[in-house]
Amino acid sequence: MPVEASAENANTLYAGELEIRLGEGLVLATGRALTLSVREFELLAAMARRPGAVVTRSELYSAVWGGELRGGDRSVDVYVSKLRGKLEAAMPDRRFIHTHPGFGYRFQPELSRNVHNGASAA
Amino acid sequence: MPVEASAENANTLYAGELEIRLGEGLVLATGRALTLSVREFELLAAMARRPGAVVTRSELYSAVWGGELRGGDRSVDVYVSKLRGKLEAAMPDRRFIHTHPGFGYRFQPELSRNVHNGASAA
DNA sequence: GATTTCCTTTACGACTTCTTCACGAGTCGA
DNA sequence: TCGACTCGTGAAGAAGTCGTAAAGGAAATC
Repeated sequence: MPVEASAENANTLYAGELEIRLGEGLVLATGRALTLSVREFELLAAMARRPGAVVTRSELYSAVWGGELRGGDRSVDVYVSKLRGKLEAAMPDRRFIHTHPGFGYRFQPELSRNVHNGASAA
Repeated sequence: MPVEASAENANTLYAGELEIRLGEGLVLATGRALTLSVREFELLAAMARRPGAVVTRSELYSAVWGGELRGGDRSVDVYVSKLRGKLEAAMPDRRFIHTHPGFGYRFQPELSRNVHNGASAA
């Protein structure tokens, strides 16, 4: 019987080369640990729970911050930006968070299209 | 049955160049013995039992001190600091204890980032 | 009894994170 | 082209977290 396992430990999400351990607040990218803040981690978890779905800012806000999203609040956008930065630093040739203007964000691991530099003039 | 060898082997943790003999309270760094206090040793053991996992301060506190961590108690942080000092003195180019702000600590042997000159970051 | 080591708590500075604001780029319709 | 709207992101100040030295007392050792 696994002694130290708590109830939450069993919950792990996988998305491409990303491993999200919900109980630990730990994300592994290609096996290497990322350092995410609490907000960043919970936002990633909220999106990764519904891969392929377009999730509204309201849903993300209440999942991570709790309560209702007030008009003009850009917290979700700001943290999506931070999260993208860290994910891209760890895995430059993949994209995870896709914007659907007017609707929300969609989480899905995909290969980046224009990562390679210098494909240049067309 | 030959007690000594098998029993000691089962009670020894290895992490990089670190050897932790649980039954003896002995830690070897690159073969040389470290002098750790009881608290330091048990804290190291508690983290090394779950390599790669983020362990909360609450878990570490109850594993080493016993009972519940009370708000404002910084014992875990203080002993993490002491432990880091001794580990770094023995093995300057390795890091074992990684902080995950808002979540806890993660034990995993890794090369330090800025000890070597011109370290290539893979 | 004196000395040393260890443990706990406190304090403060450094660092990180969170929230909000601001500006610019891109999009869409008239 | 113009105006309204959405989105990306850098920056600033506030708030919170973490690293660590140090003080004082307890326990062990001589």
